Amino acid sequence: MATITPARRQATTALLDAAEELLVEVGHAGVTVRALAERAGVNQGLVHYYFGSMDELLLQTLERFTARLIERQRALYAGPEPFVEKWRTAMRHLTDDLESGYQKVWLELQAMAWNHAGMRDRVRQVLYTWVGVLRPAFQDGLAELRIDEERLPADVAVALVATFNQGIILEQLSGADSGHRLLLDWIDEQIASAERRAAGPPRGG
Amino acid sequence: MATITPARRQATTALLDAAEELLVEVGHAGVTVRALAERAGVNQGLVHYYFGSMDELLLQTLERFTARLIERQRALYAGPEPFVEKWRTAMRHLTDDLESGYQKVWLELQAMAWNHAGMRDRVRQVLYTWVGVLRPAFQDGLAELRIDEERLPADVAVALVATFNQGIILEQLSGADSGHRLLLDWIDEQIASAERRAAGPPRGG
DNA sequence: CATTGCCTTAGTCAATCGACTAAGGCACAG
DNA sequence: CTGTGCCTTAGTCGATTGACTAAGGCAATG
Repeated sequence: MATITPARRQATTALLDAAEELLVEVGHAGVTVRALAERAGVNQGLVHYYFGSMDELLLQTLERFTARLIERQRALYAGPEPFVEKWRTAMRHLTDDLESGYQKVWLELQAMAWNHAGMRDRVRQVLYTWVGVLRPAFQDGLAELRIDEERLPADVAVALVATFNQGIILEQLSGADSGHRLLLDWIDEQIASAERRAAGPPRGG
Repeated sequence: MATITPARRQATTALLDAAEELLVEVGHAGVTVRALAERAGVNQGLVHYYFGSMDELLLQTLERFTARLIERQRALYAGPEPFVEKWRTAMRHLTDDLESGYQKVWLELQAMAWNHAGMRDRVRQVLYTWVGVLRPAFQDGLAELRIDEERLPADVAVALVATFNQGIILEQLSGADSGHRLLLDWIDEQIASAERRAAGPPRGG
């Protein structure tokens, strides 16, 4: 019986989906065996039979979610379109992901990880993978915009973007806004004007 | 009997202290009535007698903590020293606060607030107060550095600083680092060179 | 010294938690 | 049709939770 039965695959998927839904709706403290089972429409014994423990289920929830996160990021920056376009897509995600609950899931998982060594390692690894995707994309992007490595090193740009993005996400979850629209519009204008300069004279003296 | 007995004041303070300690050590899920009472060295019945409920105790923990947070920020930017010095103090806090557990307390309280409407309002208010302190400080700072409002509006600078700071804090709690030192050193150099320019010729053509 | 009334305590309560298990079901091999 | 073994289920277990309360303590008052 090497094959996993369709019923089993469906049940495990339903449980992982339910975990994400509960993270969005009530936070990680509300993810209990019974709530999961009810939401997924399965018996609560399945959680232990399939996953062994709550911990393992949550770890797999983290694995599945972060795999998606990285995949989307990789796909975005692997595209052939100009850098400014990728940037705008990424910034649009900031808004879209709030509505979809994506960010809530991610930060609830992070909050769990603050007090869970195993999850913390995984979260750190995800961030490093994310930065690893960002770095070459920004090296190319800055070159494309003819912004000197000396004026703004790619590593610095990556750190700045990574951190202010996470800050925006954090503020959004508290329903706060220190001026996101203003900031994003300003950056967009900086990139746009750099693009205009880059398209202009091959390089002034 | 208008006065609150010293014993009572001591016990309530001990409970609020214990709440912060537990937030640092085990996260907000570990803040239980019994754990609080044991840590504070008082009877568990006191939590309800003094605070009425866990919720109220945690709200007061949030109140007390954020009052300190804002006060420190206000004191920092109210000082007479040049902007760059205030900036460096603020950035030093980023590292110090990690070790002291300050940041863990603050983010655990925020994480609670994601699923607690009453706390969320308070967290938002704290952020706005924070930004309200930052804005005039940055208006003065940018003027001091002779950075044109047109080149970098103060509101944009504030939003950028507020968000990337929170992003750094978030990464620190996961034990991750997308390049904080690099970023902070780069910004420091930008400010330092702006200061040199500002101290130089009164303004070139 | 006796009384009054708030303060403080130990202990109890129902509810809920993660974990676990006995038992029946069901698809498949022979 | 029968046996075999994994799959799935309902139900139980001790531990822990927030909430609550009866009863004793103790300082202030007259």
